[in-house]
Amino acid sequence: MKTLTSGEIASYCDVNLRTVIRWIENGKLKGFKLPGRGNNRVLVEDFIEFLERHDMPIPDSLKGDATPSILIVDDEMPVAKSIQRVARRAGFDSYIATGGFQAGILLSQHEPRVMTLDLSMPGMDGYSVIEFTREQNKYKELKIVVISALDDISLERALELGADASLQKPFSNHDLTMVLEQFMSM
Amino acid sequence: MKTLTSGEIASYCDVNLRTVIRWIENGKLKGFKLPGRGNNRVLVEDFIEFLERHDMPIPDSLKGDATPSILIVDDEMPVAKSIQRVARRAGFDSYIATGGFQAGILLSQHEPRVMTLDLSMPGMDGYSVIEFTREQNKYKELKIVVISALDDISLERALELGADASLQKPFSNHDLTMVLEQFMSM
DNA sequence: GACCAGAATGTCACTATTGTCACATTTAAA
DNA sequence: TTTAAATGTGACAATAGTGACATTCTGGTC
Repeated sequence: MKTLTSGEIASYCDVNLRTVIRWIENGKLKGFKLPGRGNNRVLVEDFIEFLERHDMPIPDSLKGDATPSILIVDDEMPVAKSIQRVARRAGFDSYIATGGFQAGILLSQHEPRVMTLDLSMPGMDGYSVIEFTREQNKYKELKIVVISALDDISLERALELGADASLQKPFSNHDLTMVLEQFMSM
Repeated sequence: MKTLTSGEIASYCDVNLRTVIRWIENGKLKGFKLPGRGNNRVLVEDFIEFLERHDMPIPDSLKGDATPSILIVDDEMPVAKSIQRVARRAGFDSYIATGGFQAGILLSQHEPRVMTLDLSMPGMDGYSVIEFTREQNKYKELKIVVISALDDISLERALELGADASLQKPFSNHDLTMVLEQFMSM
């Protein structure tokens, strides 16, 4: 639960501290006071909502996680590692899940910006993962990149269910890098 | 009777540890000192009362404790529903996951106190779920109740891996209720 | 364009609160 | 038991809140 002080907001908005305090007092900006003398604190999410409401620019440092990450879902560790290498070379943090349960936990914990998903994992239906994820409002921003050795028709179906991109195995590092960079910069 | 350390409160309020100690010393926040050197402890309920008194936001993780829940992992919906009925009759909230991915997400989102886990789910290795969960510090408080039609040896193995109780199918509602009540009251 | 009222924002000095740092000590984990 | 992580403390630095008042902005009018 990250919060900002009135001073931090003042410098973000390039405005006087006095003014920020007035915004909070007027109810224009939602905040709360510490018990001491009533120093103000504002939840980051409330501040972002405030910025959006007034069409003010949102500083990069506030946008989502400081370091958007990638979740790699693949039961074959060597493959996963190779994807991770490509991701790292492109400058992105990543996590590996070798099973559905792990994937769910890591997704929920890290809220990555992109998830690469192997469709043909034994004992795990990639399609239902896509479906379930797409049903959840919380992950509507998540980009799903399907990776599979299956035929075009299977990949098509994945896209229909809500995947954002597909790569057929074997894929070139270049293609993967392109896709990751595209989604990670959105 | 759950308590919080000054450090935990500091991070909840996004405030310096020093400040929290001052609040306690000033009597603004009710707390007590351990015999050692006087490390501070605050009852969760006192902390919540403090937050409310100052119109400060209450972290989700504290609200959660108010209504501990149960996560039911079973691919057969009828079975899951029947477990849910037993849970509800005992007065507990519960969530159902019919796959590993779903289970991971629900576990992470709701942080239930108890998870019932069907060992013999097609395409999902219950053992690895237990192992993975036990490796994570975050879920060390989670009680895992293994439910399975498998033989005693399999259940034994689950217990060795870190499950807290096991029930052999078919189980009696009474036994399940006993187990749930025991763990939910801890 | 000049003028004006009213509102919003900035400035300043002063005080209270909060943060920082180094170090001793306790707790919790391995 | 040994080790690493948290916590408490005191002194001091940095930051935030307040009130009164100056300054700038805004929109409307002539």
